[in-house]
Amino acid sequence: MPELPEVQTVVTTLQPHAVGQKITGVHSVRTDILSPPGLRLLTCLKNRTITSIDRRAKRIVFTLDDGNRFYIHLGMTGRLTAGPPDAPTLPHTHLVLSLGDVEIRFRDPRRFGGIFWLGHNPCDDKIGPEPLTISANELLARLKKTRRAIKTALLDQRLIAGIGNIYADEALFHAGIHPRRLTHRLNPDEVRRLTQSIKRVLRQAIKAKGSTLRDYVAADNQPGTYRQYHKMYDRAGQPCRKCNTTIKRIVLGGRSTCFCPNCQPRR
DNA sequence: GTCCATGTTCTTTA
DNA sequence: CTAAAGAACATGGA
Repeated sequence: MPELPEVQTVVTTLQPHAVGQKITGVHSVRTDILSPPGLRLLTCLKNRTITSIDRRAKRIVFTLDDGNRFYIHLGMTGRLTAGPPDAPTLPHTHLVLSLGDVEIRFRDPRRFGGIFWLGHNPCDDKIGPEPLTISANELLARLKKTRRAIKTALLDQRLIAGIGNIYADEALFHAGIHPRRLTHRLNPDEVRRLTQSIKRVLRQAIKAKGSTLRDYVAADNQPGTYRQYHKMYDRAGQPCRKCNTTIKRIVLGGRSTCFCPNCQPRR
């Protein structure tokens, strides 16, 4: 469920409930979603105060008053919500943090997500730059280092971090670039256009509080409304909103990819 | 029963 | 050796 706009929305809706609050209880931890395995979460978190909550790529990073940090990744179906302690505990709830009058709960049926302890280590190892602040020149330099379909490259978190299957398709459509175009063959002008499209699409999605397909909700349990504005994602067989051409679906890097053959020509 | 799903990582192949 | 394609992970909905 979570790409950059969804994760950003979770962070901003969680902050007012959690920042400055002391963790008074740690409950119902399912240990197979902890990294490193065997992490003693109770020892690490009990009686610590949450100093800040930030987003890095698709990661929700918690900083504690002792300087330690950890992050939660929502995987495909993860939800991180804040609510009253007397709310019923739903299935697949793996972690509950008590913060006095609210509880933060992490649910994730498929368990592709998890809780990752950082300690004092940086969160940045091996993941690429933020798409909202990357320069066209940096993206161009990074794309030149590889030869593969641009869609696949946008999903590679080491190349650029935070974009997923929805916003890759939306950004490529906005930039008028065919998803199968090879990275090293894109000219500087096209990469400039793509950089702008990525930022525009992500900013608009953040404004709409993300895209809810099935699972995603913000920390306040509200769904995002950006789905109604999707121009390509999950619209195979439907008419392009710009030119009425039937939207095509292909598989790239094992992921469904929708594009407009007219607006996004092969060359 | 089948296929598909907002993600990442490990394995296999070229 | 590297890069890219493919499989695997676990659950639920259509």
